[in-house]
Amino acid sequence: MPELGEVEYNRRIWDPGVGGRVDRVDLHAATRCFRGEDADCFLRWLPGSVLRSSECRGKQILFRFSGDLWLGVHLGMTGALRCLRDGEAPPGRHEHLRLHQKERSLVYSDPRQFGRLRLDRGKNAPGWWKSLPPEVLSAGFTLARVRDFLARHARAPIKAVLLDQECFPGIGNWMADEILWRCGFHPSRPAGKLDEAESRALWREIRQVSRVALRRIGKSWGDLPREWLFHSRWSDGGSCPRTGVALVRERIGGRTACWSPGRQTPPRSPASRRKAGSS
DNA sequence: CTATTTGTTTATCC
DNA sequence: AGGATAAACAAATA
Repeated sequence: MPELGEVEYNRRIWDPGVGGRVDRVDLHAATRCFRGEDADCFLRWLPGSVLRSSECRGKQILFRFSGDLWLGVHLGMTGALRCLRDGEAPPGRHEHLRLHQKERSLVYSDPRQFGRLRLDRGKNAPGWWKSLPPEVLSAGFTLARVRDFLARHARAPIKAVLLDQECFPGIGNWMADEILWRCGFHPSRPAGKLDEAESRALWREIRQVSRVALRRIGKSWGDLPREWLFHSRWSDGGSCPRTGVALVRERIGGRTACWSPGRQTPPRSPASRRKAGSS
């Protein structure tokens, strides 16, 4: 279930292993999570190295190990990190990587295997990491950047554009719905149709939702503010937290979008534009 | 057996 | 050429 906040939550799960040496490595080299990688490198390089630190960027996690090793983790749809004490835990059903330390094991598991593990060796962080776009809460995430991106994808539904990690790293399906709901924008509105004020509102809400998600996500998604759309969007019969109107779900841009009719009015009704004020 | 899933990459069609 | 869209990936769950 990994979007911005939960990726960060998963990253911290391995914190008890920082400073610890890797004694042994178990992995299932054939799984899809190692696609494009030489899994043998994990077995040859990691034993003997010490976990030094870790960092998140959007949905990417990078673990730094001694010996100039960099372990990249993307959780995909169902990836999860675990820290097992005592080494007594049995191998999980969908466990793909286990780093044994003296007092614990650091585990990556992923039933659907959409996630990805990669290992690089070098003095500096790997190229794929350094070329990631600016995070939405960084100074580099400017309104101009958002406006340009919307213009470049002017005909695509705003919901689909918001899911593009090239501009909005960390934003996933529920965050995109949350952001659009707060803005009052229908998910199928063409991205190029947002005016200046609306673009700014989008930029602001992207940052606000991201900020709160990062701060509030503790043990589970349940820690998000009670008034957020999140808590109503998956259950059938959910209603808008602000208007009480029944929520609608529809496939937009290949993903299920959830919105509040009335509050988020659909595009393509030119007649309604004469009275349209911004939210 | 069918349809669903908090993600990304690839192929295909404009 | 570049953007938009659908399918594919793998497995659980309803």
